[in-house]
Amino acid sequence: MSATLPPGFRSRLLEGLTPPEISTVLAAGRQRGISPNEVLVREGHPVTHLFLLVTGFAASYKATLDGRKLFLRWISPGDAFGLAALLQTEPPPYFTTVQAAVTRDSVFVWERVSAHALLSQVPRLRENAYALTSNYVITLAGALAARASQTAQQRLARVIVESARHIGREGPEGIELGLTNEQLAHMADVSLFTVSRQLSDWHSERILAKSRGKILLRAPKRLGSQHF
Amino acid sequence: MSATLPPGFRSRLLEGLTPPEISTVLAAGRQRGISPNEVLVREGHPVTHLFLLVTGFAASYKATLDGRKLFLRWISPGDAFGLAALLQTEPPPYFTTVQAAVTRDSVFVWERVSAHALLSQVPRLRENAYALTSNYVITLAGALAARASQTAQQRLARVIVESARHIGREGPEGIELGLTNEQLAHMADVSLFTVSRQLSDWHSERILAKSRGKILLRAPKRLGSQHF
DNA sequence: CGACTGATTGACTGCCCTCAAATAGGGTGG
DNA sequence: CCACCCTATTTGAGGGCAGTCAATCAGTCG
Repeated sequence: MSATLPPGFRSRLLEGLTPPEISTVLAAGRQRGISPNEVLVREGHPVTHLFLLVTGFAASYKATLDGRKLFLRWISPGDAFGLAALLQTEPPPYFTTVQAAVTRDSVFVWERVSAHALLSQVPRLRENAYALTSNYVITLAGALAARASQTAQQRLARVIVESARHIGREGPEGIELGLTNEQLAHMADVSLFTVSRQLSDWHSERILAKSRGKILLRAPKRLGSQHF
Repeated sequence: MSATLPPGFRSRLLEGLTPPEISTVLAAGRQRGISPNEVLVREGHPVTHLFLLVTGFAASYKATLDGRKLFLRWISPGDAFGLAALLQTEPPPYFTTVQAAVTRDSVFVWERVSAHALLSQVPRLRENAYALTSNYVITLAGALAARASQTAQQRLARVIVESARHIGREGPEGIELGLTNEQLAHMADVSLFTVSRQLSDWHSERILAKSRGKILLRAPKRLGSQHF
């Protein structure tokens, strides 16, 4: 009765592993559900687990010096986090907080020691983790550059497009997003009022429609062209 | 006639390696000088080499969407860059540009294949590279958070303090920094005029003294307390 | 039909950028 | 030693983006 993953499940962490290797990896961890809004890892706490999101969505945040929370990225099924658990020596603490979205998610979890023990049995795992981390560096550097040159409006556009990719549901009229203005404000690091005003503008340009806590993206293309 | 490193040389990339291991690693690469202002790696170009700065200083930049260059970090002796060369699969291109400072520097260089071949002979190297990359992620995330909450003044203060740590020379009156306003402006991502005005303020508060292309940091402590 | 939370709108403010113009070092050649 | 030039720096005026504050409106749920 080994743990299994959903059919069609793809993860860059497990990429290139043979079926027996995957079994070994899965056997070393356990799968568990997540309650809505559960905080999976908390910034500053010691790294105790490696996670792999199986279903649902989660968001990664970091606290700013002045106490706000800064959205870093969406975590989708197949994404791993807490990769520092794979480090040999005592790793630095988690540097972000990861919180599940409202949906009912599930994750695969490994204890730090178990995870680390896997590396010698499944060498490819280390390679994948390294590649993922490298990629993350690139993403963050890009975000930094973007932030340095983008206006509030452009950041907001980017956040909406990104979110559509990750948590959007295809609908008859366009892509539906279940996000409040406040959430968007946090994600784009923009004030609540700027979000409202900007969405109004886009609304009147027929790029999107909005209702309480929901956004219907009609013309993602036209939004995408805004962040340059 | 094996290559050697300066006495007292410390590098987080080579940390924990036995002397024979270090010899192996050094034998696989070669040391070379750098002409002032030489560009060592260029953003967007394919990753062909792994570098380890031996002496001197270099700076890492990234291009922003609107064509400016965004300072990311100082590279000091012992720091490695181009770590993506250690990845097994075809790595993504360099994501920053690294340019030497005006001083006459030297670096150790490994071809990508040679570097990668070292990993199986010296396993600790992979661990170190992973740790360094993880650390870089943390630094970048911190920079992102800092950027989201800091004023131009605070960013400038931070840049000066950081630079003092890396490229400052101890003098009788304080720490000397060979940086022009323009360089500071780039590094803090602030306008030239803001730099000038802010430095004037700090000058009159006796925190620092400035002359053409040079800054004398009298009270680093008081500057450091600015970035909160 | 309240009550509460989310969204809107307008007025005002402030940080920091842009632009223009003046000033000051510091080196060079005569 | 001095005149000159080139570059670094300074200073002021003006403006714009986006944030804060206050008050109102709208949607949903009990």
